[in-house]
Amino acid sequence: MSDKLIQSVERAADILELFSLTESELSVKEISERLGLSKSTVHGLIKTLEHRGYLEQRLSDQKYKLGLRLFQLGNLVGGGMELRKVAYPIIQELVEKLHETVHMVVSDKDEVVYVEKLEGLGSLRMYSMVGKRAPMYCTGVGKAMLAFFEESAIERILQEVKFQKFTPYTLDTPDEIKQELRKIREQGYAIDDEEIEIGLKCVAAPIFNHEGTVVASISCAGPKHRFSDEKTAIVIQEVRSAGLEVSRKLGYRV
Amino acid sequence: MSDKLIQSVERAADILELFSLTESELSVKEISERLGLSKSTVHGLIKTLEHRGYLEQRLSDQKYKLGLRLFQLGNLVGGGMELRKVAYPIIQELVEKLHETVHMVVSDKDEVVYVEKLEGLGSLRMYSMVGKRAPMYCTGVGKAMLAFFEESAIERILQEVKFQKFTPYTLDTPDEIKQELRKIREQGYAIDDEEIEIGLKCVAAPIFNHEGTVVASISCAGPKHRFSDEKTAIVIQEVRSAGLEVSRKLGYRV
DNA sequence: CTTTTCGTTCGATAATGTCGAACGCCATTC
DNA sequence: GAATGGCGTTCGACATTATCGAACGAAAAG
Repeated sequence: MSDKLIQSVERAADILELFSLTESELSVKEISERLGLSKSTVHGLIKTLEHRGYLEQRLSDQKYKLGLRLFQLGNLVGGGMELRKVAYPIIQELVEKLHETVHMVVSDKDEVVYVEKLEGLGSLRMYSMVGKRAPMYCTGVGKAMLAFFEESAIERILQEVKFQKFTPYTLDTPDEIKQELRKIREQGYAIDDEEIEIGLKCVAAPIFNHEGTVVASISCAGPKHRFSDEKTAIVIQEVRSAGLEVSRKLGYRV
Repeated sequence: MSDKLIQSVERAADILELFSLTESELSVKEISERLGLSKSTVHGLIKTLEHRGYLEQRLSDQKYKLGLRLFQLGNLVGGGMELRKVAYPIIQELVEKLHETVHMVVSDKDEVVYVEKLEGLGSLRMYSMVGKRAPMYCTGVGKAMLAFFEESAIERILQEVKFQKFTPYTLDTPDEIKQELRKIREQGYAIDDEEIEIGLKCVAAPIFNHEGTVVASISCAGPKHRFSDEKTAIVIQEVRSAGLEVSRKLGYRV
């Protein structure tokens, strides 16, 4: 059937997506329990993924982890991104100027995915990591993209997303967020002031392609106590400038 | 059956592995022809992979490319590698000292996979790229690992590998290669002198773990004309030293 | 305007993937 | 040391799925 997906491929994807940074090794039993599948089913799927290099088994305790084939394919994705090639020197400059961590993200459904991260000196440990996802409605980088989506896409995303209050400052109602997005469109940048994480402040700007479509955003983030009003003004200017520079290199014309 | 793999999962993997840096977009028809599968079969597999984020379809011409989910999982693999965390500052030092490109690889069956690459100033464009695979028998990094494998593993790999002469200097018979591996074990480093690519020279050293098992290798590579006898001696010393430093940080004791 | 090509859908059916039972090995407990 | 328990692995029956050829529709090509 045309609307039907292939069950075994979905199950294989389920298995791969069980792994995370905090849970990098899993046994057959654990996978079977988490997915509600019988051990022999899981065993067949795992042996196939292992055979193709997507999983690796440690012989000492027979636990599985993600394999090098994913590393290879993941790097193909990253290495093929024109955006990253174009943006990287601009990101390096920004880090040198501002001495904070710079991120770049792209959107994927109702989330953003970090595609670049360069840490400045004195960086603190942060939630973000290249490859990781984050919500769109309450991160600087996410809001900087969302604000410039088409109205219909914004409506759909705000309907589908499951709002979660990460801190007391997290905006989590569609009306609040829409108001915020209007403001971002007016001023040309977004700010995450302790919405995703207490103590963390982030300034972000959208990146457009040659068609004027927002395809990414760039940000500068750091501990809130380092962001005086004066420094924040400088960061806003530099981040907006960087966003425009990357956009221009992608063919964007104001 | 226990030795049976799951066909649909293998076919999905086949599709993902059709993509490369030079061929980053494919149509349903192309995939169908390359794999010898009917278009409706390919369509079902592709729609499943797309739905899960492993493939993305460009709407303008309906071609497919690898999706962000692979980027995410690939970064999970890379981000979880203790080896990379431990080695990175040492690699940076090496680049600063030698002003050439430094690589690090791990092994995967009868090949090596580049897990780190840091380019020095004045680097030339090279075959290598993080995530990419290379043969073990005729690269510096590959030989630096192979030489320190167990005898049975060396035998097996030299039997299974399909030898290919990349340049007139490529060693491509088991006897020649074994002789070379003996020499590498004696001197503690490997050299690729235009075996994989004309004009390219590379010096590599093994990296051992706490059990004394070779788990990676590190190398310095550059255009052959920059490698005078004097400079080569310096590079050998620095690369061996770096290999040992990474090994020690992994718990290796001579 | 006609023809060709390709992506997509549909449904029959051959083939597969699923899973419960059983086994073997190893660790744990007594 | 023996018994028990847990988990990974194997096997085979069978219910269900994945496969693919035919057909369709849209867009491109001639």
